[in-house]
Amino acid sequence: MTGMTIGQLAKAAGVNVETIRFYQRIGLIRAPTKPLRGVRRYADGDAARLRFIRRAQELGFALAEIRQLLALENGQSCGAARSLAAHKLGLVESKLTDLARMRDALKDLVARCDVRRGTVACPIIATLSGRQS
Amino acid sequence: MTGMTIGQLAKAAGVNVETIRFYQRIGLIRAPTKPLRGVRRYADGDAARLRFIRRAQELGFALAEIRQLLALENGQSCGAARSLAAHKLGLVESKLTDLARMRDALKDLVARCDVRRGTVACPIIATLSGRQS
DNA sequence: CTAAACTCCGTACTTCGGTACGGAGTCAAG
DNA sequence: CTTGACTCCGTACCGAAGTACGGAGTTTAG
Repeated sequence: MTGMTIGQLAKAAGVNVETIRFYQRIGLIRAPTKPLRGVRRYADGDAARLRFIRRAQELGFALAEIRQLLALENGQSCGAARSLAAHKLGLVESKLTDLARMRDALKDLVARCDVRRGTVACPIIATLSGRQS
Repeated sequence: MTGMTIGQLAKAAGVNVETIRFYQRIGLIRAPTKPLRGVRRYADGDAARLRFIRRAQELGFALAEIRQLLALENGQSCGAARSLAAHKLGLVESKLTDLARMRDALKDLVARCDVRRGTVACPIIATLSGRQS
């Protein structure tokens, strides 16, 4: 048989079988048409898509936003694609700024720990408590 | 009266009053002791803490992880602090890598849109579908 | 050919992160 | 000293993102 079964796909992508079925139900990924007698088969691209979804979730994107990001993958009309991409780009850049600040605070804390014994405090709140959203 | 009421704090931090009460219930933020006759009062630091929580959430941290990050704020024994910080630092750095890739893909898409009319596809999945977690 | 493992599908349940509500107490302006 | 807004607290409810389950069909190893 060509392609993976759903169980193999789940293993390849590091997710639960039920999760794949859930994503199919909400239309986040397509379900390959099932032969009248047999089971669905999946391609490597499907595993890549699932891995993308997991990583994007870890970056704080909700499934609804990930759905939009995935829409950029399939060719779109330039106008719509450009404005969506530009918007997401703004989000991503502000997350990058925040994460970089957090990284610096954590790095600094680790460095101070390496020098001094006893106790340390990390002014980590200060890195991310600015008034803008 | 010195300090804000819960409603003022909510406004200052850009969150719902109910959210503050929820965070208090789960011990994510402390509730100032209530005078037997009167209402609780909050300081500016509480608003900063709440803003930190919101931003950290947007970066994909769960409340349980944020609780740990906040623990670094209050001086801790160096050993515990160092190992927690080092661990979070690893997480943060891998998120930074992924986000930077995503930023590049989105930037590229926007640029291609500006040149070419018609339709475009963005190989965004490729940026984040590597096999490691 | 059969038994174990896997797929399919629907429905129900769970966890996380809140929101909503309602009654009683408190505070502040007129 | 009342009236309207706000606080307090408990309990109930909500949407998002899964997870569990169970019965019927399918596949595959022995």
